[in-house]
Amino acid sequence: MLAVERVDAPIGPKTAGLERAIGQRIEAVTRRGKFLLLPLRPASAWTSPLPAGTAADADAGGDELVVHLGMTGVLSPRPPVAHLRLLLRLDGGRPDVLYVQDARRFGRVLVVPRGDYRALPTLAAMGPEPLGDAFTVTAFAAALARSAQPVKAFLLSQRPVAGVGNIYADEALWRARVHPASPARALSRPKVRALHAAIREVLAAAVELQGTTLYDYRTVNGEVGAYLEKLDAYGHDGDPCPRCGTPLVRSVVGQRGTHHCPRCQRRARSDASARRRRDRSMPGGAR
DNA sequence: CGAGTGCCCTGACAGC
DNA sequence: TGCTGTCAGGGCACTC
Repeated sequence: MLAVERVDAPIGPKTAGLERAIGQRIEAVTRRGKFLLLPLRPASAWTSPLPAGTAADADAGGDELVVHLGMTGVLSPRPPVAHLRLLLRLDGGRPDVLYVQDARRFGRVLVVPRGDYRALPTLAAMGPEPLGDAFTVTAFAAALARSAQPVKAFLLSQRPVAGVGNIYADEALWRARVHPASPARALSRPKVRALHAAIREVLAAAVELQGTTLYDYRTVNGEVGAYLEKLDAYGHDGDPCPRCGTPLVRSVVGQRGTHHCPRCQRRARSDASARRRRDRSMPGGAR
């Protein structure tokens, strides 16, 4: 693989520990949710590996370069016209330079001890990968049952499942006919099942089409993501619901712009209000 | 500990 | 024309 020869980066909390990457070899490129994970290995460890059991073996875990591109981050082998934030020189690699461009500076690039995500609480508490085997209906239902938050806010926390952001949350909730502000634990089993399936469908389709470009997002090859044209709900407030024709509504849930169909996506009642309603509708009272 | 709020940062856009 | 204000959003710090 490649070796990080030099890092030119602004100093700040969003680039903590970066200097530790200098001279280390990038062993692999993996991903958890929206975080890119690049395990590193010191040059000495691959030019002259120490025998197991030596003192240096204690930190055999080594370091890990963690990259989150935020909203507007772009990783590219070509120099950006503006907003260059970081340059990774990859000695002997092809390409030999990676540019990190980030107009709004929401991204972060840092080095942590491998697997030690205490500095990244969201990553530390990250739920299962949405397209992986660990993301089962049962596990999803159990996670949702633990939260009284609006289901959309809970999805955005990354705890019930990894990788669902604002756009795909709206899309999956629309597809599953779940109201974004329904308390997570109030969802019926059929709704949980539908939402589980919708998250998988939406993310699989979005990956297939290389994502959604609203503004700056580009693939590593500089192309826009084509999922934009597939959006049913996100950004379509005022437009007719593709299912029933009712105008879609925009609101704010969990501090984020939210789009839903007021007819297809009925709000699930909390346990307490559902109980009240049941009691009220029961002739002669509950007892 | 879970839930809610404010903040970061800058480009795009509306309004005057 | 050019200024000011508002909005967008992923994750984190802080408060209750």
